[in-house]
Amino acid sequence: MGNSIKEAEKYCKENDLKFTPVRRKVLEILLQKNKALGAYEILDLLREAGFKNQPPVAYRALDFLVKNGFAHKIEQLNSFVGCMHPGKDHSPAFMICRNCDFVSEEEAINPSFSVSKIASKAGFKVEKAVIEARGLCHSCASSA
Amino acid sequence: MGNSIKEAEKYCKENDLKFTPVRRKVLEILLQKNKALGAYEILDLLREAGFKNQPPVAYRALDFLVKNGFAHKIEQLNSFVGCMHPGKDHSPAFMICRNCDFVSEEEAINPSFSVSKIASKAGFKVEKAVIEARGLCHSCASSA
DNA sequence: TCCTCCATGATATAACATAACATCTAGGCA
DNA sequence: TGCCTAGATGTTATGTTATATCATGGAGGA
Ligand SMILES: [Zn+2]
Ligand SMILES: [Zn+2]
Ligand SMILES: [Zn+2]
Ligand SMILES: [Zn+2]
Repeated sequence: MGNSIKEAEKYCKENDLKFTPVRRKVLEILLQKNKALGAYEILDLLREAGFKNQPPVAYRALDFLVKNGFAHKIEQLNSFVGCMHPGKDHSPAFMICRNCDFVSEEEAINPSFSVSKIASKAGFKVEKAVIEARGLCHSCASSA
Repeated sequence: MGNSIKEAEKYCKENDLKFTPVRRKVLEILLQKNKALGAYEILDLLREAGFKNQPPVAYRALDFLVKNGFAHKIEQLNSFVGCMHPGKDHSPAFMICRNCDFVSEEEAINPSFSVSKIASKAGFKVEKAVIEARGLCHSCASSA
């Protein structure tokens, strides 16, 4: 967790990317909350931390984090999570609990073998795959 | 295509659902355009066809169509497509071309295959899976 | 020094979606 | 027939998510 920040810092240094205060803060927020957050929720937390709070502040930082693999967008929720496997070139699959809103990031083993298999039939060249499952997490399923 | 309308009609009759003019028209629009359309684009087309054009008109019809499996929402695009495999209880996977915006719906063979395999490791009970690939369609990949 | 690149500040607005309440209409049933 | 009910539609307003645009600032190279 504190580790992911370190990883991001290292990666940025090695790749000439600027890990600026606001970008760092947004990543810290995402990792610390450990759940999906909307851009405007993040914005509120930035304000509390003394940063400016116009929408572009959050969206720019999020763009940076997503683009460089430090965070992901959850399309079904229009919200964002910190990456749980930073540094790796990976192909995530998300499990979103409809009861407690917890989001877990799993590795879509074999760069989405499922998806490319379907795609190849259609002659489609996949560049990125969004895989998001909705349902019940282990804990909520047990107590149901 | 005209077939999908017939299928919807039949399904609604059998299940006591009202396939009203506006619902039918929205489905016709989606099937005819054969690409992902935003709710407000649909709204414009409804207006042209003489329907009311406040946002709820489109969203209500889309809710109905999605809920009953006649259409799908493409989360990455905040837009909607007519279903290509109506009537079947199916688990779709979408291929979205970043060049020409064409969206094709494929069958995610073996619903439990890809996603639930990942999910089971995490103790997650999948109820619905969103699978959307971005990349290049056959035609755009060829001419690149 | 001064130039360039990119990040940030700031304002405005676009795009997507729903809440809430009124009205209408078809179908069940006294 | 006349009432009642449920669901569909009409209508107004507003909430939520995201981007365009132009101005300003600051680090680093020529
Ligand atoms: Zn990740
Ligand atoms: Zn849960
Ligand atoms: Zn379908
Ligand atoms: Zn294409």
